Amino acid sequence: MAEESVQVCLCPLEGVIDTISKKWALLIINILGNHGRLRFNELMSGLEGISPKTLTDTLHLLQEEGLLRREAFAEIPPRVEYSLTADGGELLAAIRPLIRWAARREGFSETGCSPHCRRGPGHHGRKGKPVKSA
Amino acid sequence: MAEESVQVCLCPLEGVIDTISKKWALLIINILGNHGRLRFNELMSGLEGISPKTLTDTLHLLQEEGLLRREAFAEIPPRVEYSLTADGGELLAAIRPLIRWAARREGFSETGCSPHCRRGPGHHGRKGKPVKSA
DNA sequence: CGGGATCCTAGGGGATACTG
DNA sequence: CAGTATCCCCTAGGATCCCG
Repeated sequence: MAEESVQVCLCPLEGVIDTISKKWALLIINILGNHGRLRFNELMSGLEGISPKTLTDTLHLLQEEGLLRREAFAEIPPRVEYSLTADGGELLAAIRPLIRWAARREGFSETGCSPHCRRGPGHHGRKGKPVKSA
Repeated sequence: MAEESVQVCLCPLEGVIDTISKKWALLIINILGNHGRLRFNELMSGLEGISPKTLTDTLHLLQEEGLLRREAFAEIPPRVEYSLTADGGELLAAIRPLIRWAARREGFSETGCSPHCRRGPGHHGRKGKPVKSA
């Protein structure tokens, strides 16, 4: 097999796996890619279901990875904006094929649910992890 | 923002995230894609570091997802071979951009380490999670 | 050889309360 | 507003043993 291309080793993936494995990471990358710059609470509502701790945590991680940029303004009230770096944008582009593949598999129209479905109440609860409202 | 393409929602990703999040899933998909068909212990050595339970577990998951096929031969000694399904192959193709992106980021040559580096001693231990041999 | 059953652990992630 | 700190729970995943 593998006649369709060279054999690709997963070594490079090692570094990415723990990033994309971070349940919310891709969500953040994506929402940020779609909206440009967002503030903490905008992300909170956009992701709806994430806890502040987890958001902060993931945000820090992505920041360290150089995927997103954090800009704080010393104002009252405080304002902090997050946006993708070039790297983050490339990551977003890189996972698009994956999204399309997933979309085809699950019968999503993919472009038809942009505005409303970025919030996922039962996000990861598909297997047997009720969100709480269940 | 998002001028390069339509806004992509992550709904479809919900289903994929828990697959790609499975630390070893992509490794298995890839190794299987490169080697065609592999037996349990071949996977064990190829992944080197995975526990039989986890391998079995992940194998089952991927099987249920229809990404790989399991063929058991009633012989002595028993032989079981795993190979990608068409879907699995598509997934592999879908994550290639991701791999290339990761490879570029980390300075891998990506095609230069195929034969030897599919085993990762310190696979996920990059951040501070020594494998045990450390 | 393949892999199921069991046990155990680290830590990811949610909730809540509190602070700068 | 934008976090941080704390607590707790739960699941993924490693180790081990054993069976077909």
